[in-house]
Amino acid sequence: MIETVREILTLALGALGIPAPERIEVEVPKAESMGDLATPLAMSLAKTLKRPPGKIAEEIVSFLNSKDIGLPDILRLRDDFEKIEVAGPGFINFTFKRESLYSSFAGLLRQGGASFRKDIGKGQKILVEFVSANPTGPLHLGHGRGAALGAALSNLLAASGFNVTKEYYVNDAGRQVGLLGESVFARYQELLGISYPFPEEGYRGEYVTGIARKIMETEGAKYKDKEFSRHADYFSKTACDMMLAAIKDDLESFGVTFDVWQSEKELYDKTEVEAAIDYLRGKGLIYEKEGATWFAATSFGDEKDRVLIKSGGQYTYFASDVAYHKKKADKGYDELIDIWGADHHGYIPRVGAALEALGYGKERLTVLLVQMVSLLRGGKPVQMSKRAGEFVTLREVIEEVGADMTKFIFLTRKADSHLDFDLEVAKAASAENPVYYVQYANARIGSIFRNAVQQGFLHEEGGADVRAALLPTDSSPDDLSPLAEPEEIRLLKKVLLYPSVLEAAVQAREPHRITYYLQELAGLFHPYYNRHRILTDERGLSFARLCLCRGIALVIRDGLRLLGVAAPEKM
RNA sequence: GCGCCUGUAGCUCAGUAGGAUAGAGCAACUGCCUUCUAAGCAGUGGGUCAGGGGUUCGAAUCCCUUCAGGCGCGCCA
Repeated sequence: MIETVREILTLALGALGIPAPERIEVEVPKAESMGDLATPLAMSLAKTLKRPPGKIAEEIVSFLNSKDIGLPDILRLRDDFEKIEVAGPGFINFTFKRESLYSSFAGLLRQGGASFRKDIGKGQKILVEFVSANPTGPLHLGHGRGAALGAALSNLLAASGFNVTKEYYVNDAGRQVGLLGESVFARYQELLGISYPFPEEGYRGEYVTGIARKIMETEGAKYKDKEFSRHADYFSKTACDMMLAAIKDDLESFGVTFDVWQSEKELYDKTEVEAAIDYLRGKGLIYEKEGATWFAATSFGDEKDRVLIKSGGQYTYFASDVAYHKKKADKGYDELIDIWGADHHGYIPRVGAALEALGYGKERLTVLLVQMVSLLRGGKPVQMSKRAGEFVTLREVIEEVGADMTKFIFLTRKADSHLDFDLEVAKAASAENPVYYVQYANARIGSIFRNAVQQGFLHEEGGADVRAALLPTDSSPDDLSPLAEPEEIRLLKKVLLYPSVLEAAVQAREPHRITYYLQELAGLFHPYYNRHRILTDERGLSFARLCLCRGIALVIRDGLRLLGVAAPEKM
């Protein structure tokens, strides 16, 4: 729909000799009296043309409305519209003919989900890295937010013609993992009745004792009263492996999967970190100062130079991150999307600088920041302190309020705003929650179709997807002409707008737009359902309404799938 | 002190690349299940878009500034 308007405007501007802007803005007007779609084009042109917007709009509109343009392309497109008129300060409002809506909708039914897809990515390779929580403890709610966003965004990108890889960066090297190992070691000794000083900054969560217990079960008292330093590798690696397995398990329960698990340790083992530093050294961007090795990040817009190798000889976290981003870029991805907690935002300039220095350009990096999640219970903040080991895990939340609902709540906010997640509210409101509102629309349609078969409106032809199996694939515009109620026209238009919503969501990298759209669509369907019967005595009407319902369900199921939320047929 | 994010209805949040009369859900109140699923529907009330300046035909949206909250500013990860 939006494309048609853009196209005809572009052609008109061309014919009138008016220079077209790069992007013609088309929007859904606030009130239905203003038509189906509108463009403020004339008003934005007023500046450059130095003419009143009303005049410009008038010129475009009268051109489009003249019968003898003699331009077949315009006439063909013009035929879709009931009217095109100037309104307000210079808006051009477009109203579609019913027939045109019917025929577009029939096309959507015929092509099914394929018609939602626009090839925006054109095969571009995108790597989406998200979650990437340290394997030193279970995932908490903040990680869940990143997981929901990353998964939904990846689905959305993949559905829009991008070649997407989902990756989790595992920080399995360095001090934190050592600390985890020693914490486990300490608990292990305790379990065997030996007192061992718990590391100052160790991990105090109960899961640490759990890991120690498992080691005790498999290895017995083998390490009893031994020196940690001699068994550090074993404890660290084992603990890290077990944590990672638990994290994968949590993510699976959350319905989030990854294509690649990139180990940080491997970057060291394969000397990729050294290689990255050498590469920069070769470009003269590395220098030694006060015993440390520095990267000249200021040359690329960072506010200070950054240490890669400490004076003590250890690599910094940043060093492996440079190598990691080099590796990602080397693989030929056109875009690297990193989803980080907002507390890492200060890190963006230095990673950008690194990519720039590596010859890839910082534009290749897109960092999406996910703001903090404040966990509440009945309006009171739940303390989350890793140090004290008190925090509510993602798993606990999933078990308490459900994965679908948790995801939907995350995806109903834009990433870059703080989020209060109240467990009591999420649970208490569970019967009237937005996610159910959307799912329920689909389930109701499922029920209608089951009834339609039972009552002989349609013949069942088998298959799990009742709707796909029942309706003829050659639905023609004529089948839809009985749809004349205002609610029905509204629904037709809303469904037809879905591809544009996806496009906008992809371009803005904002899956939450889908969430809102689905709520709006369901918000049109429920009242319609309540007011009008789908299965009536009139066969033609019933069939048309079934077609409408099928289109709605197709869109809802597609949208929910992209969000990673289930779309049950029955509720 | 510097930087980033946020501030919209009682609460939680949308507001689509500056556009027409600022929206939704929850909460509150009033009705609706012998008809395809009441996880639903119909109706009512609710706003200094944090404050102040500016840019222009037009600002919740862009710029400046003040205030409030959050997060960063390491040879931590």
